[in-house]
Amino acid sequence: MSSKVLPQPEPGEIRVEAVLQALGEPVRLTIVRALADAPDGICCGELELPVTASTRAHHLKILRESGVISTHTDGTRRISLLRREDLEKLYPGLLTGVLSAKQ
Amino acid sequence: MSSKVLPQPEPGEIRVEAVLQALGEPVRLTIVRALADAPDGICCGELELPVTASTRAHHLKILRESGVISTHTDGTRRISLLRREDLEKLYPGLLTGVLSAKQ
DNA sequence: TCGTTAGTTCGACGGTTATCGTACTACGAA
DNA sequence: TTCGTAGTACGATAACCGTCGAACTAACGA
Repeated sequence: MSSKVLPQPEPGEIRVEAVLQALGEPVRLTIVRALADAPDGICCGELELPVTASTRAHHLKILRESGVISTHTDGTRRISLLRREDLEKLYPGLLTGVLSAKQ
Repeated sequence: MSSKVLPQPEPGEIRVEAVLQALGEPVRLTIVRALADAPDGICCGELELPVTASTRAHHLKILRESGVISTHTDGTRRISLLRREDLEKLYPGLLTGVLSAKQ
């Protein structure tokens, strides 16, 4: 069995501009909202998104490299998680505020 | 004397994607941070920003039209204010979280 | 009225980014 | 080992965005 965590920034490396920019894109915000409802993470391939698989991979990379999500492998699949604690510690209230927006 | 409020979205018209996108740009975040320290608003022409006046006007327009700031005239000057209450009501914690980021 | 000051608007330019299709890699199952 | 599935990487394209200078507007003061 091989489960690897894909490269992601340490909390100290996370920049608020990058987080806001990552969250400010509609497709990515949709992904984040879905992850917020999945405490154990989800396989993002299962999400229904109005884009192709390659575009979805692109958005997931942006989210991961900005520090918003964490992704680890599970066989051929990738499980993604919201980095709630890290973000809450860095920017208390930010994520809650974003998620409280009526869609 | 003529003091007009420049056109801005009603609270119900504010979209969280637009707010996040507005906040995710370094120059605009600098402006927002400055406004956060000025409860009575400031004349943004006085801010030291690494851009020309026309670019500054562009960023202020983005911030205003996304619902982040409110601007009213005062003679030839424009006074801008953070829309703290509106944003706090719509997205509780968001602004606080953003502003708590160490620069 | 004339100039000065604060700010906006417009058009252009260049860099960034969202999107796609295709090719590729990695893992698991038959 | 071979095939199918999940996902990534790459290159191209089109749209978007930040930036600037120049021209314009509006208000105040001399």
